[in-house]
Amino acid sequence: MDDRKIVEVARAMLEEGGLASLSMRKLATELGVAPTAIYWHVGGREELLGRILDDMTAERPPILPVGDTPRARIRSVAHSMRSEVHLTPLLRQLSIELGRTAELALPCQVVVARELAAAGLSGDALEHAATSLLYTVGGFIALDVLIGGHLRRGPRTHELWSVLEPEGVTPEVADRMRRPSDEDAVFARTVDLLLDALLPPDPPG
Amino acid sequence: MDDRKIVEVARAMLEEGGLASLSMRKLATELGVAPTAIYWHVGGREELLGRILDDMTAERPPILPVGDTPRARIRSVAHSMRSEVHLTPLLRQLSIELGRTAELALPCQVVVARELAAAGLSGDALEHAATSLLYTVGGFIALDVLIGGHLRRGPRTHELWSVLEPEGVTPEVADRMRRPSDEDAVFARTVDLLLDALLPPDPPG
DNA sequence: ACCTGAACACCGTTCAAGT
DNA sequence: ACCTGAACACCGTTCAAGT
Repeated sequence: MDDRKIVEVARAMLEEGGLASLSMRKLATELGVAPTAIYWHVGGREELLGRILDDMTAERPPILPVGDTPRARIRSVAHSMRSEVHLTPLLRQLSIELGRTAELALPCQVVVARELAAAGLSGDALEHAATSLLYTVGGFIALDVLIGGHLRRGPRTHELWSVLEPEGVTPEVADRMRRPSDEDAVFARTVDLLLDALLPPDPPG
Repeated sequence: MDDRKIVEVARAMLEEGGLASLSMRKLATELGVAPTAIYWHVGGREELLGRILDDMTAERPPILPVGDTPRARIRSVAHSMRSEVHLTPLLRQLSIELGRTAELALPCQVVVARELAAAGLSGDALEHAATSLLYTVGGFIALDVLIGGHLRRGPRTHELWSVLEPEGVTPEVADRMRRPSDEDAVFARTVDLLLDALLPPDPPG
């Protein structure tokens, strides 16, 4: 019964049933051991979750910006960050639970800052571009967590448009809003809009 | 001991100490009653929280878009929505916990859709503008919840820039990223960027 | 060094029983 | 109709005691 074993089994339980499915007592039963043994090896629940997050952080793939221009590379980083978080719900859940979201975001920030400099930006322009881009991308990801995550999912706004007849809106507009939106497409469009507005035009060649 | 009294006391406890501070048993003690009495009156914890959220929803101020142009009115709605959620942490916490965030967002969506139509947009252009704007504003709010909310707050990214020396970034850029960013300013700039890109230019007059 | 047992201080919820 | 008491099935954590 070494530390690694405990952390691995705990992680397996999390991957299967989410944060709510892991309790110190259930984990102890799963390991065939008294709950208190876990405390001796890895400490309390907080430490345990922290160790799991450490492991997952170490396994993260490096961010590989692809493309010939800074603009294309920033675009690719934005998309890959979103899809990574999308693919590993446990990673985002743990980093939120433990208040370690900044760690998750940092590698992406470094790349974006570097590429913005490569695009010719500096000073206030660079800072403004970086913050607008990163907050927006982070915001889309945060929205995913809140409405699509392991938290309870209620009705979506487009469904509510069907329930109550909103005032001062023409039927055509209401019909549009009743359609579920393609989040990926909205994300892609929004990022492109920001890049257009924030980056200098690509040099020819 | 009527229903309203129970809901009010429960809400007061929430306002003071957040979601974690309210338990059925503590509430019962506060009311000088057995825990089971609450179940007879309002049902379980879920129903209780739902009633509190109902009350808070009914008390929400109406959204008043201010400004002479659709652009100004949309801008004001975006800002007022963010500041409302900022001012009532309990409202956002409950709506997330109960999966009722769509309810919160809908009134704002209605106004934005109406104003975009007033600005001359329709069809795909209107849908694209509405989704980009609403997701971005919603994203900023979601970020506030995740990093500034009642959840645990860890280090921020700009602090991490000081800890580890990032590779491939010039000292000037790193210095910029080490400065804490003014979230309100970033939000304002980003919304303005999107409005510039999405709305037709204001007609003269 | 490593693990158990007992205990403490909590949860939400159900349900028979009382008035 | 309204409330209590007892009980069930859980939590995380501590700590003395065992080997």
